[in-house]
Amino acid sequence: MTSDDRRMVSPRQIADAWERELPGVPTSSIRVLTPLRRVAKRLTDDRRRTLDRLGVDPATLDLLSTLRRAGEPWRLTTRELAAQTLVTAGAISQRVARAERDGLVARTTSDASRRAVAVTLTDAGHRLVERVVGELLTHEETLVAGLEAADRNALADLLDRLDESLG
Amino acid sequence: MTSDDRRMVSPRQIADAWERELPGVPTSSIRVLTPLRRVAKRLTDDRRRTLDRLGVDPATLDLLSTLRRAGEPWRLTTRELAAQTLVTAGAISQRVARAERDGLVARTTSDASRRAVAVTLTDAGHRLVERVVGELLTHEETLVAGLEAADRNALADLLDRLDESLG
DNA sequence: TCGGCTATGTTTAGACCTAAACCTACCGGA
DNA sequence: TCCGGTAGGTTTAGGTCTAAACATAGCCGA
Repeated sequence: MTSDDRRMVSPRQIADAWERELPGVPTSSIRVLTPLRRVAKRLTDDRRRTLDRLGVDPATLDLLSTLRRAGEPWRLTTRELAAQTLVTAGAISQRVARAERDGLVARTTSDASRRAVAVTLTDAGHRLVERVVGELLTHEETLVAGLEAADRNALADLLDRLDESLG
Repeated sequence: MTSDDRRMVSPRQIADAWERELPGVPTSSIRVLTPLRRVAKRLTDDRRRTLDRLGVDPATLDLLSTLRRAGEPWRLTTRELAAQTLVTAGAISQRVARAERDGLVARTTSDASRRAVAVTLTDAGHRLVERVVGELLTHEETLVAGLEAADRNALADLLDRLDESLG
């Protein structure tokens, strides 16, 4: 144990520790996956706190953003919403229910079929998303500013490729 | 709307959509942060399901792993645990309570001071973590296998640097 | 020795998510 | 026309997390 209990353990130290403690376990994934999870956790926490200051929660903003980005008439079915957000249909249903309760979206039956449910932004939903998105994106610019543009591009490419290989 | 509602929208498409819908909002962070969050979500979901098959949950395994990796005598204070896992003290407290209830760890007062709480692996905890870690790491090797070794190294370096710039 | 400050943990309230069960609408063949 | 199968959504049970309020223990200056 070092004297500073608070020092973050590096991915390399984690891999080395496993090789010392359980020789033979494959550790090569650790050096990628550990910093990936760690960065994602920091970003998720930061996003939650930033949005809390702005008066929304991340789940609701994701919903409103997806609708807003879709353009006129700002209407998508729950299935389309689920496809874009990588959460289960049940989670979408709950998100829509919360946002509807708060007057940010409205549920209407889709034109296409009677069982499909379409979700539309209300005026309040429009106002909220338009007030928040610019601030959020402006803030997030600062989060990646620690990397040079070339590094950001390289990182984005590698992540895209990993994403594709996973999905 | 395209005919295939299920197609995943690319980060580039998301950035383009914002520029079309709300011209002027800064979008350069999207190309990095969106695939990062997406990959992290896929990996988290995969880990949860894999561990579910192996009979543990991710939170408990993180706790047991941290203790096991620490080496003899497999004992850390809750503060040391919190420092390594990027989770709040309250979450650590709940994790330890659950693992203690399941007989995987034991709480003892630390030697150093009476208010510090030390957590130790029980025999059952040892058996569980040793049974699971090898399988989990072996499985996770396959998740990053879609990238060449050089790309994995480059990705790990970039993530390390981003992590450092965030923390 | 007293009072306050800091460090450590625990508890509680509230939010969110997944998995799985469930409910309807629709479709297509016999 | 029936009936099974499939697709689209919702509900429920259970689990985890954060933030914030609490509780204690130890420390330190006046």
